[in-house]
Amino acid sequence: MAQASGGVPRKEKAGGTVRADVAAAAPEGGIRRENLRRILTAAEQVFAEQGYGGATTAAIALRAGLPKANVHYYFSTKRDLYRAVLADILKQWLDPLAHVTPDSDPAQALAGYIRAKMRATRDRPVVSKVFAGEIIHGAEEIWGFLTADLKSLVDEKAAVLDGWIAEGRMAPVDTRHFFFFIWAVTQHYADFDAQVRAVLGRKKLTRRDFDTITAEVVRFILRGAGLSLPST
Amino acid sequence: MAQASGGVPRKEKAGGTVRADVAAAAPEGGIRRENLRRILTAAEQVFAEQGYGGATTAAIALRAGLPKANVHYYFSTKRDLYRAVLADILKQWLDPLAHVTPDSDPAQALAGYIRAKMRATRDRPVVSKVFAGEIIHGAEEIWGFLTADLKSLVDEKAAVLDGWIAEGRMAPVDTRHFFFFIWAVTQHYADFDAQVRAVLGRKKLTRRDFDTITAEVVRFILRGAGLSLPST
DNA sequence: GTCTATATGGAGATAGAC
DNA sequence: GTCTATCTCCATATAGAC
Repeated sequence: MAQASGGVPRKEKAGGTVRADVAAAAPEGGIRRENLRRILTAAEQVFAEQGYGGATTAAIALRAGLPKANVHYYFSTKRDLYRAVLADILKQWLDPLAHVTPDSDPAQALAGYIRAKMRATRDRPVVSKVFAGEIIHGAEEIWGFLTADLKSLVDEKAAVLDGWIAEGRMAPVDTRHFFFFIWAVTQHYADFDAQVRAVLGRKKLTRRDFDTITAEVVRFILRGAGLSLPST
Repeated sequence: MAQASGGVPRKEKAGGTVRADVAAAAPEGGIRRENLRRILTAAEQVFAEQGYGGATTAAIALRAGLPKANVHYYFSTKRDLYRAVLADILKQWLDPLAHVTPDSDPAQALAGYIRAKMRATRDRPVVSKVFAGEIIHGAEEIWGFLTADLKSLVDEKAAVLDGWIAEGRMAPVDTRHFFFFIWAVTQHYADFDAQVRAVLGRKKLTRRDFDTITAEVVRFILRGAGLSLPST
């Protein structure tokens, strides 16, 4: 672990558990709540840019506009803060899948899901990067979330797609892997944006770029599932 | 930067350049070459697991079975070692695209490329993870490679696909993004294997799993390009 | 609740005997 | 070329005045 040094945490407990919602507990408008939000937002960015090991509490404090000791007042260890950031992220991770229900039109529902994912990619790329880093490095901290919450949601939604397939409403694909494909492609534009920009020779991807890309992604994935949208 | 401490490198030059091939320079069978290989292999694994910031030279030395000072003998700084690992990786990164040439059959050529990528994913997942980490965190170290080597290769191969499209041999897709899709999906199974295993409820993906997944990936991507393989 | 000043100990890096 | 012993610095975390 980079975790360079530090007086105390000789051995960090590898939790597997992530507590929810630190910030929401504080009273609205209070200074505590405000500071928690500032710290969490700053931490999210720094963890995304530097990775857990590369991030320093000093950098987080600086970006939050608070003295370093203040960060430790709210989160006693760097790992605690990291867990809080992850908890924050997981809350929003499952939401977009709500679109997918048995009675919806396959192409419309999946397109809606993909668009929601691409919107998240565009608006909050750092979230995706922190999540990606955590998984790449073994997902110890969110293992419980992956094996319980995420797995059961995927099982449920895969069953919906299996129903569509049985009814001949989409091509026969392995539905769980199909979700992997969707995640892989959509999150690629957040996590690997540097590569995308380098290959396209673009300094920055604009909103318009994202609209174009989203349309291309939707078309590609739907075609992969034997679907297409009515051309409007 | 995690880079915790360390007596010397107060400020790390952000290179953008990656020197090639440290190990190959040494004479075959020599102890130098042997040690370089051990260190590079160990470093690759540790960087993949812990990230650059989280990796320590002590951990790398331990895994290489050498004293820490010996690592510094071959690579004066941790960043130097990291660059060498990246250089090692980049060498193999472009190879699989060789399959894609104007006169080949689109479905066969692309399937070959995808299979090669999936094989790399299966056999050397750590390579993919180090590469992913580098890009997620801004790709400073390999920016030159991305904007020069990778970009021109993609431009070249995209032109091949554009030719196929013009001849009506595959569906009209944005060919550069099509490569992004391929990379996203194939590398997903290396980089996000923890998530894949968690959702599938599998402790480990076997060779057989990989064969199945590869077939599914090939089918999906080809269908997305309006192609299919002759069922054998 | 806030923040300056400080402790603590580990991380990268080196000297120098072998 | 190798490796033990050691140096230096800085990142985490805390004490304690405000």
